[in-house]
Amino acid sequence: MFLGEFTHSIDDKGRVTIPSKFRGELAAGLVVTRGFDQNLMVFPLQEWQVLAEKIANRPLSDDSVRAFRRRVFSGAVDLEPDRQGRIVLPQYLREFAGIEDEVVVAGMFNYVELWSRDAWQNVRMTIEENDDTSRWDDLGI
Amino acid sequence: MFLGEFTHSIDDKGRVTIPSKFRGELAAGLVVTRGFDQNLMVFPLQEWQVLAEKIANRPLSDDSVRAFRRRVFSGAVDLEPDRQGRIVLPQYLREFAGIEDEVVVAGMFNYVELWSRDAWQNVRMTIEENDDTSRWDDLGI
DNA sequence: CACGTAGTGGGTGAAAGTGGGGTGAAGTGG
DNA sequence: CCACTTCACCCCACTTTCACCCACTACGTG
Repeated sequence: MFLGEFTHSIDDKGRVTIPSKFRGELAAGLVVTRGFDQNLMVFPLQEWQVLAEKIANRPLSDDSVRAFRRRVFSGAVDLEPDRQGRIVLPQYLREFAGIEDEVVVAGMFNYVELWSRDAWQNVRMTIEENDDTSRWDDLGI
Repeated sequence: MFLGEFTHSIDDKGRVTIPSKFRGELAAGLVVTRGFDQNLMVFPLQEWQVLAEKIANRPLSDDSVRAFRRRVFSGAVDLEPDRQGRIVLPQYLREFAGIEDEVVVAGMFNYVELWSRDAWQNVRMTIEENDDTSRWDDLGI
């Protein structure tokens, strides 16, 4: 269960430290890929497997399916944290998310998002300003 | 599981180095053929077998099926990597994909795509700009 | 105040990518 | 059928990058 927000630095080699709270669930292996907006998504290997099979089973004849596959699969890397609990983000993923020297690691329950510090600021502002109460209604709270 | 994107050079002899992460799954043999867009598809021998049978089972009476068969089968070559983990791309396949001196190798989970550097740039731009969010809906996220 | 843990930074050896040269087999033409 | 050319494969050597290991700092806790 991934919860909380952490700001970590990224060094010259592209290494990011995984928050220690998340390490246990990611120790067995993880996959990073392009997310919805300008962010990266991190999945534990098991979660990823399920997701990937679903995508792989879609018909290649469809243009938009091919585009989607390319977005997700070519952008993905499977990694294992080193002894210090760090992973190396490939440069093309850093570029995609606009990550330069500081990364925000945000828990999303069953996966994790990575943001550049600036992009995260914006997202956070919108979150805090617009509290969409109807979303709570859906849950019966 | 083929994931990630790699840019490799192609030498005068038409040799392309397979990314080391992919070698294990391709060591037993592989098939290269024309892809859907301006790219080449690389399948591990096993995957190819399944795919080929499916195509072969389509009715020959259909014009478009015949055209498709010619495109896929006549364009296909089965190769084995050399000891350095390289394969030689026939010239007609290089021409088809517009590959000259740099190749992008992109993992697509159960197969691999080869692109010329320029063509890949374009594809990448489009997929990064237009995120078809409905595709995610299909997956139950 | 001492200790442990989390986060950060640097160095070094192995492996991956690249290029060239030599040898054997296959194809071509006389 | 033989000689020649060409191409493919294999081996060797070089460069560079990356993954691993070690060391340091900061912070929180007992």
